[in-house]
Amino acid sequence: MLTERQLLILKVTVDDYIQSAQPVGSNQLSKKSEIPFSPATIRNEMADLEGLGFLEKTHTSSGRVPSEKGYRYYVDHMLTPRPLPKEDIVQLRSIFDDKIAETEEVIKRSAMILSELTNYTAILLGPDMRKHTVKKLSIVPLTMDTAVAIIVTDNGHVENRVFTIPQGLDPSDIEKMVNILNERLVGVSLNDLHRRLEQETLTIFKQHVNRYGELFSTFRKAVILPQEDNVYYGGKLNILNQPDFHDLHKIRNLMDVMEESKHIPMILPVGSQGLHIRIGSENALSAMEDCSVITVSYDIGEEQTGSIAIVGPKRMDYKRVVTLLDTLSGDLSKELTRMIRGK
Amino acid sequence: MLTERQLLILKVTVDDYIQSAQPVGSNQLSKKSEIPFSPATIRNEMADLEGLGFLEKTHTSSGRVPSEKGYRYYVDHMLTPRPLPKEDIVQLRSIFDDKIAETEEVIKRSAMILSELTNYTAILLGPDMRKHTVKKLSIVPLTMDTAVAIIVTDNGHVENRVFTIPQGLDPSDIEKMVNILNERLVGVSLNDLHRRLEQETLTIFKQHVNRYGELFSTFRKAVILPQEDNVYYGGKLNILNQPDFHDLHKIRNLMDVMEESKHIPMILPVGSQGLHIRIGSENALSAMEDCSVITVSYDIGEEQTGSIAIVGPKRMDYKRVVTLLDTLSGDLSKELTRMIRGK
DNA sequence: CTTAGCACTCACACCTATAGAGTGCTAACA
DNA sequence: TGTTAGCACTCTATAGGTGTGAGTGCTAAG
Repeated sequence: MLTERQLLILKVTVDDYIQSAQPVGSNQLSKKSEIPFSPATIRNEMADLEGLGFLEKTHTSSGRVPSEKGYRYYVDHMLTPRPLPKEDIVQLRSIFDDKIAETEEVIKRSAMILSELTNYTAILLGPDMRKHTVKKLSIVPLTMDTAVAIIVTDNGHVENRVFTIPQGLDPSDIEKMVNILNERLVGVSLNDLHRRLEQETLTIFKQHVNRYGELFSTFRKAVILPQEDNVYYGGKLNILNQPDFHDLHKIRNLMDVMEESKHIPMILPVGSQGLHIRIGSENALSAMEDCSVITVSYDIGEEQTGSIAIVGPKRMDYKRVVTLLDTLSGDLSKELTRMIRGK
Repeated sequence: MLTERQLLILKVTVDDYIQSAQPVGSNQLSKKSEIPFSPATIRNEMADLEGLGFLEKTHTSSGRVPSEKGYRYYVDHMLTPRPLPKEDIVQLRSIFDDKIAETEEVIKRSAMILSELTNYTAILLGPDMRKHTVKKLSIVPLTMDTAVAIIVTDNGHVENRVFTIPQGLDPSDIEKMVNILNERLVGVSLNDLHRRLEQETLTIFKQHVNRYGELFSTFRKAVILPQEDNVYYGGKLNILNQPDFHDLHKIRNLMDVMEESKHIPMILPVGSQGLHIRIGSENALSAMEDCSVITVSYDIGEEQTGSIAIVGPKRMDYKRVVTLLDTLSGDLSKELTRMIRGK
């Protein structure tokens, strides 16, 4: 178990390193007002902390740098959350200033503001589209052989897809089709849409619509949702500001990984609730082994959830980011819930 | 005027430097089969070319590097376009492989493929949305006080915006409004939509719709198009692969500039026809002074145009990129025109 | 006009020396 | 016994010095 003094020295070392990005020496620490010990004492303690694996040296005679274990201990035991400074609160609240009526828009803004406030990269995941239900379906003919299928969901999101219609189809058939679709499919979640489409409407089409086969099959293709990526980024380039990242190759890998949608589930664990911190090699992706990721979830109504991630160097300002995410998560949950409830 | 031999040496120097990114020395050149002169002769010629401003040295005893004037001369007089290699043509054509029915989708793919083929960054600008005409307007109520306004354009693009509806409005009023809007505004270009909305529908609303004022004004706000950015990128991170760029700060500036939509008109001159090459300081933006940009326009039907830009180092493979852009511009024009004509 | 030869220049890589920051250890002190 | 001053030591970072090699310009011979 760590002594009171070791705790203090560990904390101050981590704080100092987070702030300066420079290895922390015993002299430097002894000058701080909260540390009333001589450099020699500090050296002894730091040597112990190093022995315990909380600190490391970059070379034999350098100052100390927190190890991953050190950061882990720090975030587990030393994050006494302060209230957010006023100016931060003002900025966060500005997300909801203009009365934006779209979830998507609010999330986009959150990503931007969050990245500005932290100087790290923000990744926001919107609520799972597939849980939304169909509010209205329509088909608008464009040319002789193309039309656009439109699906409006209960949250105001509009999906649309152009598809080809079979040659020489009677326009009234399309109208019939739209009517049937709306009768049967309004209220169905996007997730079930595909299945229900076949179960509930195919037989009725057979009775009412000429040449239903071709029309039905091209329309069906159109409503296969292309796993619409509701991922929003803020401050993608902020990595380039961090002194911790200098290796162009690593930066490129990291940026690649973050943009690649298939990696998103590894960064933002969709199911998990609450706030999580992953430090360095705790991340699943090797490209992120020099990063820390803080994630938090938010709720919209009772059913839907989204999540937020901040990606920064291991030397991240954990305290600040945790407080910001806590606050934003709460705000987003409240405001977005209010929005879907219709005030 | 340059002699035959100077031309040859300039061309080979530029070609070599484009390929190797290393200053080109006289010995190196003399080894090439197309250069039958001794290093000494080449040195004399290179000294002359330097005097004329086509080549420069990085330091007194280094090999030569093309100056901007050198590149300019090269692209103006030495670009003898070869036909594209087969594998490139195959890749380019693959853009149109799956029968995609949406302009937007085709442009997105073009950006991706183009950046893969060149290893540079591709920026594609779609046709000006504002020229498109309204095919159908609709309003779908979501909650008690919100609804989503949907505008389908003739090219199958769907604009949508959530807006608030005044408390306690009769649903039939909304229906009336939609009918009036469609009667009056179908066929109007998005550009004129706002003006025509007031001119043609306001008076009719007054006669038919209760509390037209509030409804009208919130709806009007919703259809102010947020200058929807139809800019698509491919290979944003390719800059990081270029050995020419090592200064993190410059890279950051460059990437910033390219993403910022307000700078897009400076990179992609919207009006201009045909192919243009801007080398280094010929670019309007100082962040791009180390880049070359090649732009080309394409046409969709008789009215609409879009443009393509490739951003790379000054040491860009001009020949290849020009040929690629020429081909793609033609292909895009043809295919997209075919698409809007409806086969 | 071309080119071989040669002196010269400069970047780069490789040492060496030095300063400075930091350490661990020991012995004295409270 | 815990704390600290003192000191030798280690290692980085920086600056200066040297050698090598690629490249040059110039000159004179072919």
